[in-house]
Amino acid sequence: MTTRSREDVVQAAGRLFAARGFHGTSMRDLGDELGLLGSSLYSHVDSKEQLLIEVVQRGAALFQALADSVAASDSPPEDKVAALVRGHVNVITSNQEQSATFLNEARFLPADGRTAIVVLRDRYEATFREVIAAGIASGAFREQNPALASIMVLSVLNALTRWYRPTGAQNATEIADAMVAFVMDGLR
Amino acid sequence: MTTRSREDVVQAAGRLFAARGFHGTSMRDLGDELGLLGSSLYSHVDSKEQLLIEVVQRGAALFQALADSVAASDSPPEDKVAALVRGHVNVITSNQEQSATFLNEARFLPADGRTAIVVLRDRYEATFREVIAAGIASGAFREQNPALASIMVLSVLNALTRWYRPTGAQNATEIADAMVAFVMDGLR
DNA sequence: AACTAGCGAACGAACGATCGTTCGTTCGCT
DNA sequence: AGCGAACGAACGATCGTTCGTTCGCTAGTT
Repeated sequence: MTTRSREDVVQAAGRLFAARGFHGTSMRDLGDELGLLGSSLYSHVDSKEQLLIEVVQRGAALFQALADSVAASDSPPEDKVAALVRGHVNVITSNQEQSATFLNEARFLPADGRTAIVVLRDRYEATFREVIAAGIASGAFREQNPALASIMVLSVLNALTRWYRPTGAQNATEIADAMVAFVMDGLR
Repeated sequence: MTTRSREDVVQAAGRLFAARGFHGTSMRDLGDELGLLGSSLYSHVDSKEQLLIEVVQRGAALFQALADSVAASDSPPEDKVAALVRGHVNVITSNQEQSATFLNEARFLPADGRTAIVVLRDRYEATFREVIAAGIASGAFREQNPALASIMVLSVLNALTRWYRPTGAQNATEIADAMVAFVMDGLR
């Protein structure tokens, strides 16, 4: 039994918070997951809330990096939407627990940490909204409410955290292809 | 201060479980919500888990009633999909807390109650899948995987529990219209 | 009209269990 | 010898729940 790093603790927290929820996971549960006592975790972290903050922030950063990279490109809007969809599917399927915790448990953050995360989430959604609005302006997409459209697109993508299993019938690429087709046609 | 009925307790439970999560809500929280002590709730219910079971089952029943009514009609598949979408939006916007608890907290049910709910959920999803498959067979929708398509449609619909606010910019009918358009075009 | 018996609702103290966390001690490596 | 990691007992708080008691209304009797 080798010794545990802070990184191990954060990853296990992501796993358990995603599977059982923040309030459904005790520090002793988390210790069990690592073969430690709950109290031993405090050699690595300051508090349970800090663990949630760290997992959620890492999740947010993954999506933010995607949005920044796509926004910086000079592709036409419909290609940007496709890139956002494929990138989003990739982030979730490659970091399922972190993504799930970010999307489902962020509401349990303490008030100060939560507002910072809400800003990031809003900024990410704004990227979708602006790219879709550009697509409407260019005529690639039909006339519609960009706010509503971006929410619907993100709904399809975020639900992946709820049903994706690496061993499932479709692999990540097939899922991404289907979602690109569905979303692009949905926006027309 | 009038006396409280069992119904009041179940409704308050739906409200708090949706807002704070099952594990984030204590019986004393629930008592506060009703102006009672936590212990007083046991005049009306047997346990906290029973409350979750009841709220979740009510939510499931709402969706099941919709699926049964649509499946029994003899409209063409594309009309059935539109009816399912409109009905689903109506169920959620008219019963937001119950729907949210059903969709987000069912995983915390005790093992026996959970399997019963999973059956209902699978049956509901099967309705979507079959209607979509019929639409593909009739040529109304393009060739595609009906299982994946139904998950994507339900993703758009279920996310409503996360962002719908009765005081929001769009009312329920406008949201339903936008979702019907998005989904029908997404399926082609 | 006054009184009272009955009963569900609510109280409030208390239960054992578990929560997040602290802290002095011990382990195991370098 | 030094030091981070882990232990394990213990803390006060809170958890779900129990239980004997009290409240407040209603129905029935006088």
